[in-house]
Amino acid sequence: MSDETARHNCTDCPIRHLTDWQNLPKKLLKKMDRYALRRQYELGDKLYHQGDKCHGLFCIRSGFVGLRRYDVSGRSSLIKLAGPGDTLGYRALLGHSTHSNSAEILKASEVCYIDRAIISEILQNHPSVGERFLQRCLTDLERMEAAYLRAKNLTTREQLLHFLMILHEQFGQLDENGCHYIVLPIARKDIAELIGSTPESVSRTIKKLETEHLVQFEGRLASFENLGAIIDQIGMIH
Amino acid sequence: MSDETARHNCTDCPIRHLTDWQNLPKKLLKKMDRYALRRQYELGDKLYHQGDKCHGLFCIRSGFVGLRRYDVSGRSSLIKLAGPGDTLGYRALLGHSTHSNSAEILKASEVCYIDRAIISEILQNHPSVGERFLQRCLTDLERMEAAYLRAKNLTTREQLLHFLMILHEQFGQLDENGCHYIVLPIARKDIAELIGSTPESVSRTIKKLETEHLVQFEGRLASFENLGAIIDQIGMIH
DNA sequence: CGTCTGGTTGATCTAGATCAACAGGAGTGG
DNA sequence: CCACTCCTGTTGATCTAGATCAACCAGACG
Repeated sequence: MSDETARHNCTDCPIRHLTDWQNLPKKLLKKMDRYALRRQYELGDKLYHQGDKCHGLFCIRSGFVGLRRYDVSGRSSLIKLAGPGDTLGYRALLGHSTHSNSAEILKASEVCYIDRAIISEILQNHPSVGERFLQRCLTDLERMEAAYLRAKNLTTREQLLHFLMILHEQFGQLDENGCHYIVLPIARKDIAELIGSTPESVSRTIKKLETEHLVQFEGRLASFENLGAIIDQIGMIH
Repeated sequence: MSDETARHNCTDCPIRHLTDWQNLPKKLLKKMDRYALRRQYELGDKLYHQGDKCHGLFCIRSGFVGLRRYDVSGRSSLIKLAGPGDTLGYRALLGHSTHSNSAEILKASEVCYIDRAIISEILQNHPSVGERFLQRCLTDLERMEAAYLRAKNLTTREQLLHFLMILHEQFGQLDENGCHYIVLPIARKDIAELIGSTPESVSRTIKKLETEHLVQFEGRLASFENLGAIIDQIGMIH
């Protein structure tokens, strides 16, 4: 974790439109500006640990963070991948509980920290923010259920393709030849943990996808031209 | 579904202390009394279907209801088992969305229905009820994540034992010989769907547990004396 | 008495976990 | 610049939990 912690100007944040604060009135934004702290994190850093008390919220400006959860026997799973615009820690904050999972940096990231005191104040004076978090919680639950179903019903192959499609929707690019491509933001082993598999199986599945000319991989670059063929293979559920 | 629909008196409901309405002031309870409708449902009945618009909440007075979810290819999974005191449908209601899963009666049940209009009114005048549902949503999310982890990491055997322990905590009884017992509220195939397995595998696993003298089964009666031995086998995570 | 549903058993098959080895960078330090 | 280690990813060989398919049994119910 680098030492440079800087004030962050939320009002002019270029990705504010992606965040939970997009509709916050100017007045409150100004207030946040006085407290938000930005910091650069490197791969492997933790924003917080499972079991920690919650001191505030983290808002991801760039990079990727994984929510990882350990069970009693020490096995861990990536529960969720969070990217630019996502706010982390709201559950422990609103639920007055400790963090139920760890937030680990999967790719160098810029993250802003907002202390719980200021959040509480905002929540009091501006109930629509609370409403917003309620909606967040409802959709997170919805998504979690979907992920649960996928884990139970889909093959590794389908899970991997689904993961690629999710990335594609968010970050898909088109190159000059009309070929879709994605730069995978995380390592193979993290992909494996995310889709509930192992690095070995992911590797093999990737190979198979290549021999079938469905997707090409080159390190962290994944490319494909026939989007439809992929969609066909997975019952595209979100 | 039986035809007799009756008014329900929430104020004097014997299980109100288990519900989300336990702390509701008298005044609001009186109001609910005028609208709550009680009805008897039989095995296989549906309270609502996945995709339905949400017209109100359902409060389970007795019996068991399963939240079942179908994916695009028609496979279904039991997402959650709901029992006396549980309120169903709050997610679609608060999220202004359609029901994301079906509520199916797994065991003859008495269920009360409260129209969304009256709920909305209560939510407006009594923000603590909204807060209560937010907390419900947070714990549901928490539980769902735990279930996701279990689905990925535990064997069928461990899942089954875990399921028994959950039932034990809620409904466990002790007979005259100091033997714990539970009456399984649902059918084998529903257990299978709940723990992400098949009826055949559940059956075999049950058999194995019996030969190891860990748990005895007789139809829907499960009994065991050595609780500790069971706890030992599963890293008891909730 | 047939029919149906829920549960149990048996035989088989396969996806994917596990264990083990190895290859290519990327640093690091002499 | 080479030697060393560390780390990620790939491949190979093996093994097993559990799904699947099929038959069958017992009780319920018309």
